[in-house]
Amino acid sequence: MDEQGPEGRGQRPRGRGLHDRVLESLGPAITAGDYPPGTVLRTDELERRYDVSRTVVREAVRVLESMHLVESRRRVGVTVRPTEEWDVFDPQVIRWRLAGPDRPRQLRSLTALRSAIEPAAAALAAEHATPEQCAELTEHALNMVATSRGQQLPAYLVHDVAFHRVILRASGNEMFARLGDVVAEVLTGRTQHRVMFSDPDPEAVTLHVRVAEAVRAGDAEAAERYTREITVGALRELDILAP
Amino acid sequence: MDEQGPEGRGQRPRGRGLHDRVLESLGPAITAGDYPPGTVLRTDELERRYDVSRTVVREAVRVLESMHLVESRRRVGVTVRPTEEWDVFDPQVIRWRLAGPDRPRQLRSLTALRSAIEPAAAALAAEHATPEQCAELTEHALNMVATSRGQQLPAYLVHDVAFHRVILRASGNEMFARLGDVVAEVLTGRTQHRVMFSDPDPEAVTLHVRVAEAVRAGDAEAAERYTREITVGALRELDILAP
DNA sequence: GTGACTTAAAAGTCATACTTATTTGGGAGG
DNA sequence: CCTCCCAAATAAGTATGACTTTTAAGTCAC
Repeated sequence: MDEQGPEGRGQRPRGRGLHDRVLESLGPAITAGDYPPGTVLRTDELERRYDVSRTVVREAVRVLESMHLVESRRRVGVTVRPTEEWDVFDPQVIRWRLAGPDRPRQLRSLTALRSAIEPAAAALAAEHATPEQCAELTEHALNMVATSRGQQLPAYLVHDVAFHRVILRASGNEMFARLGDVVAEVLTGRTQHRVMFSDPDPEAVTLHVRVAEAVRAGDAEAAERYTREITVGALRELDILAP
Repeated sequence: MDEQGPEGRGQRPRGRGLHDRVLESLGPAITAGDYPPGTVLRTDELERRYDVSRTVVREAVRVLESMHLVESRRRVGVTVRPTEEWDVFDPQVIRWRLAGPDRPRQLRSLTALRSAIEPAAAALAAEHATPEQCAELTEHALNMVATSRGQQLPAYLVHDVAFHRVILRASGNEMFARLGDVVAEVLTGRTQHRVMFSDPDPEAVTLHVRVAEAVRAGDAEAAERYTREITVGALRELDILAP
């Protein structure tokens, strides 16, 4: 096919590294189900397929193995593991699955997770938030109000995401804080399914203001309750909850 | 012994692989804070330190990088990343941190997480649990009752862990299900701090039975409420909640 | 001081040779 | 015919040296 001298590989599109290229191709393929659990991949086959050296393939496989997506055994090959064993909390796995055919299912799981976490995070935030965080919170809430009418969904979304990030961070729990990216993904993913010119639910907007107030007042119970109302709304949208 | 030809490395203790050995040494060291964020490690130094080849070091580093524990940059080296960027949901990272000096803090984070998740999981379980899962649940609950008195804490713990695993699995949410290991770790970790001959709180035992009943009856609201009472107790033990 | 050029350090990649574990199949013995 | 053990084949694991690429940092002219 492509000539380019007696030695050397095909031209490299150089991303951050060849192993990343392989990973960003294999990972999505596996999580998408292109290679069903039980499928065995041989490293030399992968070498040829991606036109890279042993080193590169091995490093990519090693990472996939650390995510429990595959298992590498001697004399057997690299086997795709059953879905239940995957590290579904790994941000990269989440990204891959959200980009694949599993997206709807994944969004449901994440929304359920979010609904469980955020009220608790809000309660903790009411007790631990710094004055700066309280200020950020009210600012984002007000901006949400301001952008909630008149086809300003993109701007609204920015503040919505920022609001929830602050709540999670202000909880003081490192694990809650790390879910900021997940929540952001869920929130943006939600708008992509709706029509862009439908303004957000006014009640939800009000609830955000209430949460900001409760956190500033140090009222954990109220912060938790209002946040729960927000997330219950999110669950309803996906029909996880009965209407 | 080192007779084995003029070349070759020192004797290998052969675990599942050299890269694993390196990983299981570097990972805990980093998460324990032996190499504070900003520290740079050079691969050739690591080669010498562990007496392994570049291949092996590179694979280990690649995995650490996928956990966001380190960042590898050309002309710089392998830099330890700030704590906030670590993948704190990675089971391996959790394991390492639980084994290190951070253990108490980690147990608090995990208990808070658990308290947020389990009530929601129980509510979902009440709606989705299969008859078999309901049976398992009541069986474990009854066994907990049976072993709750007379220094049978190890046996009690087995059923306690199993009970919570079933709840999480029965929720039908894959992400909740994956937290089974974490909950198991928290539960066992808790008993290691107590005296072994103190029997578990009778009220907690009763609550488990109630949860099992509620799930079988399909009463999501009750399952959630009783589970919350259990986890609130766990939070209190760690003084996360005011008494 | 500023900007362009050079240098060197360290990770990244490749090819190859070699080692080790493990499956599989076949043959000896029951 | 079945079992057990051994040998061969196979694919991953490891080591090593040569080379490439990126980039921080130093240097020199302006």
